[in-house]
Amino acid sequence: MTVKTRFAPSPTGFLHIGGVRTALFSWLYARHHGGQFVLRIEDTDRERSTQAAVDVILEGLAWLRLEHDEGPYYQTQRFDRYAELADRLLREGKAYRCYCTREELEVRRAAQIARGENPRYDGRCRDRTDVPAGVPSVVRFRTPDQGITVVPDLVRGSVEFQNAELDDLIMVRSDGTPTFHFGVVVDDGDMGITHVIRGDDHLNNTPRQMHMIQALGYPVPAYGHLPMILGSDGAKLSKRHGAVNVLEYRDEGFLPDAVLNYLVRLGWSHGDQELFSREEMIALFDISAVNASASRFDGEKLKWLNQQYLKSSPAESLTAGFVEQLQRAGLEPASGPAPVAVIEAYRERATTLRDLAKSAAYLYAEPPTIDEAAVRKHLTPAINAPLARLFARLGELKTWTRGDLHGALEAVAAECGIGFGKLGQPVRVAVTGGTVSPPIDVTLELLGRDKVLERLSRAVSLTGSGAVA
RNA sequence: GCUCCCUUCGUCUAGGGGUUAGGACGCGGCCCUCUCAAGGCUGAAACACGAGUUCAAUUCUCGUAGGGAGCGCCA
Repeated sequence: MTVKTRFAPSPTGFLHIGGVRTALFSWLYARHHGGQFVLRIEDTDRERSTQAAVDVILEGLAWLRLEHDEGPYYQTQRFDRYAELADRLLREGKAYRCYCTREELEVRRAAQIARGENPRYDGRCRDRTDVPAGVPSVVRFRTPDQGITVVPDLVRGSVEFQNAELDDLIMVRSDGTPTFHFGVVVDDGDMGITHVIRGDDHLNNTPRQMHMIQALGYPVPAYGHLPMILGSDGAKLSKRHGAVNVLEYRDEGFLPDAVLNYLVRLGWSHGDQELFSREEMIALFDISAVNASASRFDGEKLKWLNQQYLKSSPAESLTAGFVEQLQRAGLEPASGPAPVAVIEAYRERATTLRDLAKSAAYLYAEPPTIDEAAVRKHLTPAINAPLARLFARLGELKTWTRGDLHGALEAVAAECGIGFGKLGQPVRVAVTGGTVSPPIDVTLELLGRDKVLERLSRAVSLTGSGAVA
């Protein structure tokens, strides 16, 4: 049997980190077993579903390269099929029409809670034979009310439910549209889904869905309910902590593989291994190794992972994202050194592409942003002479490589009787405007002769304008 | 309230009847060093609680507590 999994988001909001993790595990399971991965848009709630949300979900999955083999299917395009099967269940007596109004249901629910019962539909219309005129009806599924249902779960073993605790789910609303529960089972059956991997918020729905699947005559799929991802404060993921659109991670300069690597380690592990390439994830992923407890989202570890990927990815693969970040920062990529060279110099000093662009801004901006405190501390009259000497020496340089530059700096420091660092830091402030940059020779090489000499001469006049005789 | 699920360092996790309870992020220290990083070494840091089973429980069982989910004509 070929494995077939699916990711079935509802387009009522953006794709957040929890949804991505569900998609990732479904995708990994399919890929690991050489199976198929289906994308299905569950848009039966026409009130809340939007095309914009669909677009954002598609864009997010595409960015992460969680590519599907089938779909996207849209439930709103399958309404005829749901109606057909609902009719069949009605004819077979496996479903029935319910004429209870929302108001009546609400009153009974409140009473049940008051009595300490699990609030659920009381089956009032189960055996009703009359058809009240002019009263709208929904279609309910007749769930067995005796015995127990065992959900065999790939993540947490067998979970038992007393059928008496289960009520009769609405399959078709009074306006004729199918509900999520009905759409899910029909689609999973029609699409031949073999493994349903989803969040454990669906665990309680599973026994009732299993009954419907059996009534419909489909084979029951295997289930794997994944633990939730909580916010960093342990509360449910919300817009306040972590449940942001996954595309925001892209916009902040995170790499898709780093995001995936972070998420795959939430609830799953393979010994002590922390870094997994896509290929390794696929080869090693094993749903029986997924643990059952919820985990918290930790942005610090994501940053660390992103830096690991920044350090190890081919620089060429990072240029597009880096250039985009420069542009977002209002900088002109063509006004500075080649992106690849900047990435090589900065990749181990940045956690995101955004940080990288920010740190390298002085290479593209003219004049660079100046850290006044650094200038006061390092560009003092005492450094005037060494800077002037360096300016002269660099002006004579025939070639402009980090080796040449290092030699020039060492020579000037020696001539002035000061340590390399005593010269390096003022030079750094002079050419970058701040106190932090890659090794000074690399920094000078990157900035280029013209800008270095120009900024150095400015520093020479600045330091010479003071108390120097 | 009812049903279901979960519980190892702050966080992500490994482990599993007898271990100095391992790794990673973060945090502290040292080394390296022209700054910042990166890197190396190193330190602090955990089996929720109570019974039971057992020669022996962090590991198995049951409770308790805490957390989560579900209980919609939402998905």
